Amino acid sequence: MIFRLNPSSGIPLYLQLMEQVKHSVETGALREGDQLPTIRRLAEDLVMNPNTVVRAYRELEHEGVVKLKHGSGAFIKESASGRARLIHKAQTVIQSTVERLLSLGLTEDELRRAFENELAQTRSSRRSKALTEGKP
Amino acid sequence: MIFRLNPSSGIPLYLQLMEQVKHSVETGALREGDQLPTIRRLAEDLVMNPNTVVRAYRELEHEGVVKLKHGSGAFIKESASGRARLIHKAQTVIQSTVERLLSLGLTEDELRRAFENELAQTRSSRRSKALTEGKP
DNA sequence: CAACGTGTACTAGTCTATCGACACACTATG
DNA sequence: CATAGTGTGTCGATAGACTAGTACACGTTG
Repeated sequence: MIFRLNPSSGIPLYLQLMEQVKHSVETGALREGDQLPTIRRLAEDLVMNPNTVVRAYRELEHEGVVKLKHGSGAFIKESASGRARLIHKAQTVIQSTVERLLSLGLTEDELRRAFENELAQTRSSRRSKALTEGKP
Repeated sequence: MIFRLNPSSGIPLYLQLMEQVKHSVETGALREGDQLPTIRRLAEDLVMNPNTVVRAYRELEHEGVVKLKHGSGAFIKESASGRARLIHKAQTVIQSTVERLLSLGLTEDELRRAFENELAQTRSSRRSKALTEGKP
C-alpha cells in the first residue's frame, strides 16, 4: 500500500496516483472492500495538496474502481477485482500482439497511432451497428 | 488532396492535419515525391494561421514522412510509401486483436490503458535487452 | 449530542500547449 | 539579376490543465 510518485516525470500527479491504485487492484494488493488511505493522510505522505488526491479518487470513482463514502473514507468497489482479472487476461493477448508488431519493425509511435486509429474506426462501426440493432 | 479539419473537436489543428497527411500517404492518395500544398496556400484554404501548418509540416518532417525544401516546397519523402504499406499490414493485425478484446467486454478506455502499459513494459525490457547485447 | 475525522466545494495561482502576427532567408524562374 | 513564391524564425496572446489554499458538510463514535 505504499505509493511512490515522481513529481518531475511530466505525468500529472493525480494520473500517477490513479495508475498505482489500479495496478494495486490488478495485482491483488488491494481487494474488494479494502479501505484506501485517507485523503489528508495520503496527501501528507506524498507531500502534495489534498485536492490532488481528491482529483485522483474522484476520477477513480467515475471509472468504477473505488467508492467514496462521505464521512467514512474511500473503498475499493465490489466489481473492481473481477474487472481487474479480465484486464489481466487481456494484457497477455496485447503483449503478444505488440511484440509481434514491434518485431516487424514498427516504431512505438507508429504502433500507438495505428492502435488509436483502430479504436476510432471500431468505435464508429460499433455505433452504426448498435443503431441498426436498436440498441442506442 | 482535400483536407477537412474540425476546429471544435478538442484535438489540436496541427495534429489533425498531420493525421490527414499520413492517412493520405497510407491510402496512396499521396505518393513519394508528390508536392504538398504550400504553407500559405493550405493555411488560407483551411482558414488558419500559416504557423499552424508549419507546425504540422515540421513534425511530419521529424517523423520522416515529408521533406521540406527551403524555397521550393514540401514533398513526400522517398521512404514514406514503404512504411505506409508496413503500417497498413499492421492495421489488420491490430484490428482483429482489438475486436477480440472488445468482444470480451473491455471498455475502450481499459483497452487503451492496457495497451499503454504494455508499451511501457516492453520499452523497459527492450532497453535492458539492448544493454546486455551491447547495443545502446 | 458533541467532537473529531472524513469527503466536498469554491477560489485562485502557475505553467504549458496551442495558435496567431510579422519580419527574415532561400530558390526557382523569366 | 530582379522578383515572386517558398520555407524559417521570433515574439506574444490566449486558453486550458494542473496544483494549491481555505472553508464547508456529512457520519461515525464515544
